[in-house]
Amino acid sequence: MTFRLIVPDFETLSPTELSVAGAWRYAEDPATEVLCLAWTLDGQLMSPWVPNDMVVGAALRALAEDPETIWVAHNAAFEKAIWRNIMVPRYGFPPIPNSRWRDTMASAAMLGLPLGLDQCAQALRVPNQKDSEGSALVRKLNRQYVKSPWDRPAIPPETVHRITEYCERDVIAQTDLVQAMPPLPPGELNVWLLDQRVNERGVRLDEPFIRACQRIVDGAIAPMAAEFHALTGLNVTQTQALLAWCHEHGAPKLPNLQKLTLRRALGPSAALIDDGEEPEDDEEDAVEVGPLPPDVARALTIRMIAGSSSIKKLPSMLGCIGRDGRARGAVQYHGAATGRWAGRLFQPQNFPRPVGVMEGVHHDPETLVAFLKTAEPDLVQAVLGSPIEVVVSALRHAITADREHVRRVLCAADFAQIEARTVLALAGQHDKTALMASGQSPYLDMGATIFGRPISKKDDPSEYQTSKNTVLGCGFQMGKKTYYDRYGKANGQTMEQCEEAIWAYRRDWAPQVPKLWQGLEDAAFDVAYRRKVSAEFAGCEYRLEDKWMTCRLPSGRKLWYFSPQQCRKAMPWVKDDIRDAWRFLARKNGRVRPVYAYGGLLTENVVQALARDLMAAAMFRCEKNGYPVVLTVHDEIVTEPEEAHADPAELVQIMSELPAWGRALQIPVAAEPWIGTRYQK
DNA sequence: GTACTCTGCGCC
DNA sequence: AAACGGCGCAGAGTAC
Repeated sequence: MTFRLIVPDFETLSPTELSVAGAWRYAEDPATEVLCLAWTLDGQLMSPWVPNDMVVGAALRALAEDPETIWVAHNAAFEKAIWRNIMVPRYGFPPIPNSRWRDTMASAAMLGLPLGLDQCAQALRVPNQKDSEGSALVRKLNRQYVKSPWDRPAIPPETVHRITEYCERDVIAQTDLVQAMPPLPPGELNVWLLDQRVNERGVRLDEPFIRACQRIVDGAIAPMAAEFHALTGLNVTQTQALLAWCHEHGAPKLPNLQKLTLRRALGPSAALIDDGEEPEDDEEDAVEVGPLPPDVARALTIRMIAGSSSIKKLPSMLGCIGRDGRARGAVQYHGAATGRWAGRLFQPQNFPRPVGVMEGVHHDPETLVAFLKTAEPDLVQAVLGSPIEVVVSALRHAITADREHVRRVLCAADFAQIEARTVLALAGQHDKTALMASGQSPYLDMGATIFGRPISKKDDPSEYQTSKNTVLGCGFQMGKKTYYDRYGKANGQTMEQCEEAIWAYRRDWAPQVPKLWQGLEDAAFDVAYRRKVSAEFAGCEYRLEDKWMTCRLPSGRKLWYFSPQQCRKAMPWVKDDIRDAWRFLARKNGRVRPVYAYGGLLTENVVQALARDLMAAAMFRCEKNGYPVVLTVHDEIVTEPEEAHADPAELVQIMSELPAWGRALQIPVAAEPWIGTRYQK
């Protein structure tokens, strides 16, 4: 059986902004047009298709119908959306099932490479002359279209010709990429297909509610922004300028304008968000600030509220809602190097938790939403408090279940302390995993170790908090300085006490865990530095493969470290301790940057990756058992089952079932569910 | 204008 | 003797 490989690449024109709308809504827009489709077949550049070209169209139709032709694109979701929404209904092409699509962006994601076509090609040294003139031409046409969508002038034939050339160059680069990267192995291909199903299903957003929130925010922000401008002459977002202004107006020098710095500077009178953590000061110790001049205090208070960046989710959500009320393409397969999904469009993975004025106020989401849909800012202020903070706290309720077509609900569950449990299991710290499996609190146990006496959650709240921080934070080689900065300072602990907590974890509570750090560090070093063929520890096997070092996990999946290199590195704890080490190139904000490997980092990678594999396995089971997945948030799965047979206990059952490798590792999983008509925390 | 970096902030 | 991990996005500021 011989499979054929077609690589298609569209050039399109639309008044819709792709980065805002996402591929689906972009393709749904009746004003979006296909200018041309360039393609290669088994590596050969073919004649491009332009709309209504019957000859090339017939060839494409045959390939679309052929069950043995595989379609490959870079970010296939785009090509798929154009095909489904334009090529099929407008030009009569047959649909192409998901099973016949592949995605080089998915391969790039798995391999730790940049996701952008050009940066990815560059990292792999695939020759790819960028046609910046061609892309500028397409951008220009689109700008003109945005300006006058009702009266788009005809495109001159020579321009179409030039764009087709550009499109051909792109498709050749994409074809080269197909050959430069290994394809997804079968297990990951299935995860990607699952990802495509989830992204095409989309998540329902409550547009009237989002618009109501936007009205409240606009109403509340306008007077604040005006007052702020009258006071300072600035916009609330001008960070450096505001810092300077504060100093000029008699305030002590503030290190930054982070929320917690402001909270501390403003003192307890500022009735604002308090999450119990102290700000980090890069300057030695915190500047003790006395009472601020009233103008400065007022300006900073406004900045704190009006600067809530999460309200930007409102326009982001509105921008990508499709015709049926659902947003598609909100998660990216393998967006993180460890395989976790990353958020896209309105970034559904970082909705604020209810805080501040709403903290401890347990509203039924539907009641709160119904109220906000009709209320003016003044009424919100009178009933619940600061309108902005109320909206921020209710933002996640914009995600809803479909009640119109089939009555559905949202049913979700998250894995309890999944990473803390996985690191203990992988390290073979079986007394502690047994403790967790039996339902006892590891924090009380850790507390007894640190403090040398039994503690209780109720009577020793600060000791309890310390042990919780230790259990959750110390699995990946966190040091005393970081521990102090992050937890100790806020709890009034001295550096010595922090050091004791850390050593209580490493020496007494989970002594197997430092052995895991060391074991993974040594194994990876043997391969990446000493060029040993392979080395294994705790079921994780490192190996050199082409331009990568891979780590085969107990789940069978591999992590890919791109371009591992020998180097020398100063240890962080003392200046003149310089050792042989290795580094690799990692994707950071779409670029590649060197990252220096050490045991704690490798441990974290492996553990986060295994937690993701537990998630993916659970997602497959959800899909199979009538709980369609609409969102994944690292340790949480949100599903949208039919109300008639949605049962949170059943979802817990589904999530708690382990794949064979998870049972072998004895990972003690537990899941905590909720059910309702709206996303909640 | 466009691309890039930095700061700040939300989440797990 | 022992290491702050993983993301996306908005806006400001800077360089070309």
